[in-house]
Amino acid sequence: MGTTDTTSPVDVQWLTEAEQQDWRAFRDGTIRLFDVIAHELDSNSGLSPHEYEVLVRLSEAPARTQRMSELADDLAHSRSRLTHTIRRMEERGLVERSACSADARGVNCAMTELGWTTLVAAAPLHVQSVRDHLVDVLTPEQFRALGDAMAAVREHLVSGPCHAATEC
Amino acid sequence: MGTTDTTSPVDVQWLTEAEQQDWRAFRDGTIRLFDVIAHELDSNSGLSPHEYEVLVRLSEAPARTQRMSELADDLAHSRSRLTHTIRRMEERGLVERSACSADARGVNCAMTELGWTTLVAAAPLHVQSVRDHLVDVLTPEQFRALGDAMAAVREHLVSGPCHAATEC
DNA sequence: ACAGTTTGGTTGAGACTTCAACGATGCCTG
DNA sequence: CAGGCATCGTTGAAGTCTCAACCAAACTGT
Repeated sequence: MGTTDTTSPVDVQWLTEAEQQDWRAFRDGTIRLFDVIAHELDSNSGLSPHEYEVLVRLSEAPARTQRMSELADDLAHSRSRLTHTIRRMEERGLVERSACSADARGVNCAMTELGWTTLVAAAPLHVQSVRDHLVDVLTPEQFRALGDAMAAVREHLVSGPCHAATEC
Repeated sequence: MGTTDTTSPVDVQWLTEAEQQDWRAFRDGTIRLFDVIAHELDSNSGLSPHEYEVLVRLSEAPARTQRMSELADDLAHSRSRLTHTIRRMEERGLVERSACSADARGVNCAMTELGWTTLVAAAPLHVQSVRDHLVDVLTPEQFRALGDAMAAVREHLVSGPCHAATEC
């Protein structure tokens, strides 16, 4: 290689010791938290967090029905992933797919009665789980700050840097 | 079924509207954040976040070597998962396994030179990624609060509620 | 010493995710 | 209305994680 290597000795703004600790605490704590909550949700209801979220979104939608693509965008899932997830949930009778009258390409996904009762049964235990391991561990101010911070991060990701397939 | 259904109408402490917003912001924001960072890390270095973490831990260990079980505990991975991950990394020449002299059951995992250079190459870009999407999006106070909060959550999970396979 | 238990690590099967390729419909412009 | 392009959703293969079963070595108490 030449004399002035322009690609390598990147002039990075490293993290300070304190920042590093905060970042690691955030990463580790979050991962472990999601792990526990996922595990409890699964053993209480047989649902994965993703499936639970699908049911929640559907429960809030008019006629408990939503287009696949909307669902995918809301959940920040790839379409492929959603298709697989919904197929499995359909096999278990939690949701049903049907053609979309407005757009022949589209597919509507509706919650079944079983899906509803499953969600209703799962929700209280899940909420308790979130309380036990997160909300009640923190002071109200801490929890509030957590929500605010991550809302800002989410906002920055969604709108900010030409996310994924958008031209700047 | 009988008259007084004892199993169902659980007396749950539901989340308030505000709590729910904070929880959702935290969940969604975190998931999207990890997604982006993972994607950038992978496209910059071909490493997954898990693999990157393995290399970081090894780089900090004496002789850049650590026992499999320690590694698994540190990373909050199942032993099985770690075995799979390390096997793949070994095939790529990033780490090496060897018998543990002190404990014939044990296996030592050491970072290779390639592992080291891979980590060194990946680190600056990864740090920048974390800055871009998290640290620099927040005020120093917000970031600090985030770290503190999740440190408390982690502490509560690790030490608190007879985690997993420990009797209370 | 020795059965019983615990710990360290691996394995294989099954479930889930990712990624690239695809078919089909809708939109847009000449 | 035809051709080109974007969007909707599905599919299959390959990679990764989970879970239960397993072997081997190390403690434990007798």
